[in-house]
Amino acid sequence: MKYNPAAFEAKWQKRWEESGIFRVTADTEKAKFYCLEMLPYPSGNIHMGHVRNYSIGDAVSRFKFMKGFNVIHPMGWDAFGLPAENAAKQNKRHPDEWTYANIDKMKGQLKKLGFSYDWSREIATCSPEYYKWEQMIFIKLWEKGLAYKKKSLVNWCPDCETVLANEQVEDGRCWRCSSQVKMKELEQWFLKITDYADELLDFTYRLPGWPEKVLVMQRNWIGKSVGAEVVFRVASSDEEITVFTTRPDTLYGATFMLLAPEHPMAKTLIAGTEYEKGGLDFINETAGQDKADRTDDKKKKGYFTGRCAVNPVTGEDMPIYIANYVLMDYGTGAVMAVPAHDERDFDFARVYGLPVRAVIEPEGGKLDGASMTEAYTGPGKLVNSGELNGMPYDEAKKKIIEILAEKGKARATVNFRLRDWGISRQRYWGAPIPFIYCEKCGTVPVPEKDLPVRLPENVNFGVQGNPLDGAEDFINVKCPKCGGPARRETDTMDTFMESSWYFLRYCSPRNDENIFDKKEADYWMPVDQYIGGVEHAVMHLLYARFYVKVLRDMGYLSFDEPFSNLLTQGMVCKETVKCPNDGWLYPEEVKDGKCVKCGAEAVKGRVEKMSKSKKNVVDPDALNDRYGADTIRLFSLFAAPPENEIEWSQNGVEGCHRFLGRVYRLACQNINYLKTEYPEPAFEGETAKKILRASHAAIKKVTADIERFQLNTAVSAIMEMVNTLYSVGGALETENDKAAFAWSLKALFKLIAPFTPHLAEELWEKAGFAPFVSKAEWPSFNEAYTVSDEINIVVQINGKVRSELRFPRDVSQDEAMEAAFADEKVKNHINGKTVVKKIFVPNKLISIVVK
RNA sequence: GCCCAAGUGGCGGAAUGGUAGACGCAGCAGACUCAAAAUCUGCCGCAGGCGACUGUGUGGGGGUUCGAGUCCCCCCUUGGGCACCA
Repeated sequence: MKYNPAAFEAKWQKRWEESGIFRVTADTEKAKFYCLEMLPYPSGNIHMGHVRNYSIGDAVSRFKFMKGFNVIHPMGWDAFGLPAENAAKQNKRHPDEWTYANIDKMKGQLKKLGFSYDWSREIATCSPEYYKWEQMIFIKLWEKGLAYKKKSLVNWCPDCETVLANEQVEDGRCWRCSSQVKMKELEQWFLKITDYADELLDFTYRLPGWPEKVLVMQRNWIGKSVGAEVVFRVASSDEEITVFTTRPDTLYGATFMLLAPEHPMAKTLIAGTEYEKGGLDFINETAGQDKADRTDDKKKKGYFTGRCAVNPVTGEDMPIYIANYVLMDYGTGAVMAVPAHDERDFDFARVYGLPVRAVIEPEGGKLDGASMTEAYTGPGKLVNSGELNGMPYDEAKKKIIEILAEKGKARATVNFRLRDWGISRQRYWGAPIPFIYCEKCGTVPVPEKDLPVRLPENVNFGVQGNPLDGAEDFINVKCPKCGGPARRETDTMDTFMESSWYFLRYCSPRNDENIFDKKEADYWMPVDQYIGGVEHAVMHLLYARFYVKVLRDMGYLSFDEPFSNLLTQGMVCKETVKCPNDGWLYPEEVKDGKCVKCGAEAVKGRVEKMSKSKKNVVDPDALNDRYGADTIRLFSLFAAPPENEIEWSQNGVEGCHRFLGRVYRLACQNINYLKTEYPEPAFEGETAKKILRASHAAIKKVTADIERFQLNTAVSAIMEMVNTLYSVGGALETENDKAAFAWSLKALFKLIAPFTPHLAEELWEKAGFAPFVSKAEWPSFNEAYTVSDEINIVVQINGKVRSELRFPRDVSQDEAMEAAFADEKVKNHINGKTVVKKIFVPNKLISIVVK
């Protein structure tokens, strides 16, 4: 009777697969539920983060399935990307071969965990049948003007030899390899995500099923600022400079102007003057720096151009400076500086001795530009502002735009921090961008009948940069328009392109007529529950939302947002150990607290996300061999709420294993009760009542807890139920007791099915029930059984618990009060004092206030 | 600097404004055993007391309330995000 999962887990995995119970088809008669976990990159091995992610998804999916939903639960592979190409360069293995071998291996690992995927819907994003549709959509985007090419300064990673999106630059370093990112000018393909900035932002207020922190991150990323563009004339010239400002109300306080070093006017203004040489030096020094260096330097630096702009309301001259902290890619690259009311401008003014004039005064305060020690950025009324004096600042914002707009010198406008999405990658292992360059016809899309543009197989990977650049057979083509000689685009697409729509492809993964079947997508989409790591809060989730909106506007889809509910699961962490000489250590490299290599004292590091480089990983496969799939799954659900970090605990895993052994023994010891036909148990007799109360309460709590993703407390509710069944197990006297026990055991098998499905199936079979428990109906509970006949009422005196009394349920206020005041302990605490107030909470407590 | 979370036993964590610490881990004791492992049962915030019990306790300080881990204000700490964004 020993719990030995190795004896049956594989059996159930095979039976689920052979019976095809998790294969689904659209059925408009049935309510659907789309449960999706973020698709993995086929690195070669699953890690504990995957296990946790998919265990959460599987519990939800199996629960909904038992609840009667038509559940779609697909899995696939985000198969393009850099590691495959690096493997090709290092090990002379083709990326294709490397990738599919990894997929094979990882698929085997996932299957050994018993997840309820519909494998018939599996996709790999690197297959031509998949990326064909991406290419088709890309051409449509180009036709609609949403995909375009431009020469631009791009973030360039010298090690990966590729362009990075802003989102892929972390602290000025490549998100993949951590090399210092440089700026480089290149012709690149972009998607106009900025056209959708407003809508993407608006909908962050219409996604109640998303965690607030993710929505906030997206809002920050989009970064909408409402303000105005104001045109300034350059003194003694016809030139004009337009600035963007969010504070047009402070225009009277604008005492100088700043230009980004890259601003075209910067060079124009100094051309042929004594400021030219110094100015050019300054521009080269600053503009050449990559963003990281420039933003590292907190010191504001500027260079006077020798020229002035004219303040359109005061008519005063404003010296124009080139400033390092002004960025060309935000706003217009030119700033009207209001030192009195902007911290950065204030610092700059103090360094260069420029005038500070306060134009907004807070209520009850007076500001003096000459003596201010910091900028005032709060609300207030206008001063030193001519006709606008005394006006509240928010009103003045509109008024000043109106006044200048009449003269054509200003307009209200909005600016976004969000940039267009650069999708060109100088890489082999990605979806080819389906365009051809012809000298006569220019940029020509590949005709739809010629799609997909397949990656050529025979290329030389032993080169620096993009292997496709050397693939002459691939590059040299005839122009589809004129038939003349032409060259193929060799850039491939950012891999975020594939993950922006894979959830749509799952709806009809083998469709060869179109990107997906609209009917199928209309039935299955949107995703009801999306689960994945919070590290995708901005990039992936924003791109996918954008993509869906674009497809909607092309008529492919009839909804706005892809993911109704989002759960961001926490990381799986473990303690690290470091040696002062040899760096991170594996646990087996430490003996008696010392490093086995050099004998130095090993230092316990912080608890950090499991990673190979920090040598604190735990291999799911090894755990599976030792404890079985159910134990790993249970631990990753029970150790903490899904959003929290899990700190790895070997003892915790063993505790879970022990619990499953307990369930196994409980079932085996009492299996005969299940093989007997009992009538429906009656809620009578002390033992039967105790059993039924425990099981119905557990059903109630587990059901509610899964719905609200409190999987850890759902598991503990099952543990409580098991504890109760153990406590009465030996004392079943009446037939009704036995009936109640049998009923409860059967319910228990169902309750554990979403969490530990193998064990549930095994016990279900042992009891002689028809397969599968996975398909069985989720148990329901009787509310009346979940409450007890007798209750404790707590007596508080002046807010402190002083006594506890036992009553029949629903005891009346009068009766309870009488008993309370007769209670010895209560009497002692009231003793001689006056009762001021009495409060009665039915079935809970009595609160007495005395003086 | 700005924005968002979160601070509860030795640990992971529970608690619709109503008995703080469910469940698990670790620990302690007992049963079974020649013995050990496994298993089962019990105890387990801190301080004082043989004890019934008393005091105290959810980062700190105020407040609302008969009653606050939970609501409000201020502060501290930690984690996450953004950062010369005009």
